[in-house]
Amino acid sequence: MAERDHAHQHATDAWLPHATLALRSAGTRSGGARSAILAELAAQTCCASAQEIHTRLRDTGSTIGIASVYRTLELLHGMGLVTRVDTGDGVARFEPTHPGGEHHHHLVCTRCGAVEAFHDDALEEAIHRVAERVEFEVTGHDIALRGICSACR
Amino acid sequence: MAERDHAHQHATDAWLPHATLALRSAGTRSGGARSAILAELAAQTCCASAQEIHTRLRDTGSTIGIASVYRTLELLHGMGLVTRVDTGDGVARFEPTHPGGEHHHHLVCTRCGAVEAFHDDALEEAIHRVAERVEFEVTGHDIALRGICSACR
DNA sequence: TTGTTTGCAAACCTTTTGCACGTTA
DNA sequence: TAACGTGCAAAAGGTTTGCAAACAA
Repeated sequence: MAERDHAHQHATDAWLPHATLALRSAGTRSGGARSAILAELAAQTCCASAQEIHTRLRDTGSTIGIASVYRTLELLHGMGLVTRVDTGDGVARFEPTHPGGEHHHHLVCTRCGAVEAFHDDALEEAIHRVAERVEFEVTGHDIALRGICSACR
Repeated sequence: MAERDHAHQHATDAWLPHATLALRSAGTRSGGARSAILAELAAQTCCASAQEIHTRLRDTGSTIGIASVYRTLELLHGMGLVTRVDTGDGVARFEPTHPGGEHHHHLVCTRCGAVEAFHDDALEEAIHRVAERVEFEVTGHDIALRGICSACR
């Protein structure tokens, strides 16, 4: 599911400038830590935890603090620029929210914790119908399928 | 009482004896704390956190420890007797897994944190189709719709 | 009796916050 | 220069674990 259609690839590439512009419009300043975190997020294919992002940045020689990672993720989440994903292990993971509205959901391996992405139009349609009939004003949704990944079987 | 309501009520009522039997079959012993937690879970209409269950039990005069709540939930979760629900606030919530396979999903208010349940057959069908086409051996799924509840609007 | 369960307290881990310093516009 | 951003360290939750006493079978 890594290589999808061209449109998806394009949207992936578009996230970094999109997020950068949104932050600038919101009147925030661009420091070194935040830029590095944004770049790291843009490079992800799926979700990552704050600790994972921090470790990856440290491994490349950065002296970035973990607090900056959390603060940046909180800022981005508040602006809807990243999506929070709960895989059931008590750790929050985040991934870029693509501007076109296209998104994916997750397959979580209950044995090894691996996370894989999938997309399904029929599922989105079903969700859309539910959203229309409930009392809530629905703004988003999260779906996780749990099971055993092919490597663990 | 309508037939449909009766059937649903029956499944709800069936959880406590079902879980009790499953635990006995697994060779566990039944202490006072665990029984109380089971009863509390059986009485829930939707999901509750360990802390909420603990507080409720303490409020009725019990001297139960929070560790027993966590240990019981872990045990039940490992046996598939409770389902873990992540509402996005970093707190794990649990609810009884009904033996018949019937289950619901959640509407989470992003403003006040309220959680409401819903069920949708078309959605289940869409999930089922996805489960058949992916590489994972899917054993379960979680769906959360986020939005603003009627009280917050 | 014998191994399980329990309550307490301490430990753990993720996440948040206070603060002084550095940096951006 | 005036805010804002950042790193560090401490604090704040939620959750897990060590342990000795209580308990079920």
